[in-house]
Amino acid sequence: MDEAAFLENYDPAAYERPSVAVDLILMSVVDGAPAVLLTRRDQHPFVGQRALPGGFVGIGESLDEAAHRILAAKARMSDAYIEQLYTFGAVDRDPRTRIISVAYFALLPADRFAAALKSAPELALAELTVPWRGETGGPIEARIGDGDPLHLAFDHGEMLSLAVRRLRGKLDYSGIAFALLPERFTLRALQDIYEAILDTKFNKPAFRRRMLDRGWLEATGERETGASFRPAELYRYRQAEGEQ
Amino acid sequence: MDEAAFLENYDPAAYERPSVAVDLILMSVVDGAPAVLLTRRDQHPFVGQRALPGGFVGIGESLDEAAHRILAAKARMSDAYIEQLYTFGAVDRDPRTRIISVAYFALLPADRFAAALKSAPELALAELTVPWRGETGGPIEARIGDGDPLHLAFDHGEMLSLAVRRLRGKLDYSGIAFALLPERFTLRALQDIYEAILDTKFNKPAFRRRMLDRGWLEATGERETGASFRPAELYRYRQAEGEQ
DNA sequence: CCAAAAGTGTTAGTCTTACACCCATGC
DNA sequence: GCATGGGTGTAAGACTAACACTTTTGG
Repeated sequence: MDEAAFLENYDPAAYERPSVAVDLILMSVVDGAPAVLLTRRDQHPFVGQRALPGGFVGIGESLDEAAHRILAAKARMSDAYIEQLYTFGAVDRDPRTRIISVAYFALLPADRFAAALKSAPELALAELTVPWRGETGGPIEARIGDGDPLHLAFDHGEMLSLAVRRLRGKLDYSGIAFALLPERFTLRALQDIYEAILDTKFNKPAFRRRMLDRGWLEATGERETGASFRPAELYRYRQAEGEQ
Repeated sequence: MDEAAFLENYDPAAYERPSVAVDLILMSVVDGAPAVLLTRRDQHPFVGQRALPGGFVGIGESLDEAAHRILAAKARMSDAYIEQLYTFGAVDRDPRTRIISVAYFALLPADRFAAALKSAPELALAELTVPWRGETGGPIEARIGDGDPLHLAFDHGEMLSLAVRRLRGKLDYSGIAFALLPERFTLRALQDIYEAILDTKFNKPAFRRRMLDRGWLEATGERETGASFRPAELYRYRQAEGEQ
């Protein structure tokens, strides 16, 4: 019996089906370091361990809709930059039953990150450190405050590592960095984002020119306030048309 | 009721679950053009239209295992470079029932592509053309022989476009191109792959040097045979350690 | 010896980086 | 006016591309 025929004659009720979930990697850059929001598990399995917020996909909603719903429910926020990351489908990734999980990552500016943390007390902020410099680094470490590196529930550590890798990879050619900044920002703030995520230092004039030459930035004419030195110009991200 | 509690108390049997499928984009470069293998649908919906080979994910197999099983069943081959692409989860993407599909792409050298085509007569080879040059191009066109552009079943056209974009994006920084070549190959063959996929021409000496400077290539000492001119050196891909 | 494609050396151009300096603001 | 970080000009360096040329094979 060939596969096409099999597919056609497939009776959905006749076979056991996996559950499908969505897990969110809520990321930001806080105080010069990449950070992620985690929940704590209060049930078996993995009781007490930290985990990514997540939930099941309803039969009547798309994956993207599920991700947005969970974002609203968990972090009390609508509209964030959100992007599908990868689908994790190992048979034993959840000890209870077969659950396939589609990981999404969401990027937030630090102020909205802080607001989410306030309105959702079950969430905790973990700082990320990337031990091995260079693109192809191994697993990253997440810690809350000055604590030890966390061991996340399920395969969530893997999800987190992949999210950081993807963020690093896309940072320089996509407009992804601007999702981590407020609507108006200084070039120094943009550079801080780059330096925090890639864990390198950039030359200021070179960075400045590289960014301006891309044509993605629009000067607002406004200036930063409250500094005891020369106030920096505020820029706005002008969405490039061919943005993926 | 909060989401964590919801997740814990979730009874898998209590809710309707979607089916999960895997679809394969089997790609190669044939006669200087990117190509893909397609099946023809012989049942509703989309009868007679071309579609990507695919199948359902069994309850006891991982997504990757399902992809390899389908690869073996459809294209009669084991071991190919295979990589998860994206998961498509629109509610109405399949008119019959809710099916979430995880798209994988597999890359094959032209000779094994031809072999698959012979041993699996239900497959057809479609050449791909990318109308809009430049990374962020729109939908790509697939055609069989000299025919009109095909309209693929379901959202398979979208999958195909995404696969081509990913292939283009990863070509130059990952070892992905070598999956499209036999184990030993000439630098000219490698350049042909690049030119076919990116739809550009490269300067021969510059390309040559750029590739050799990466350290991914290992000269075998052997030479091409059968040419009526100076035979080219055969190289082998030396897997970089930090390859993702 | 000729045609054809492999392979190499050198030069020119472009893009990125580094450094030095000037500018504007609060105290 | 001084400290501090924003912003600009110029020179040096690295990387990439283009061209001309040499080499090696079969006929």
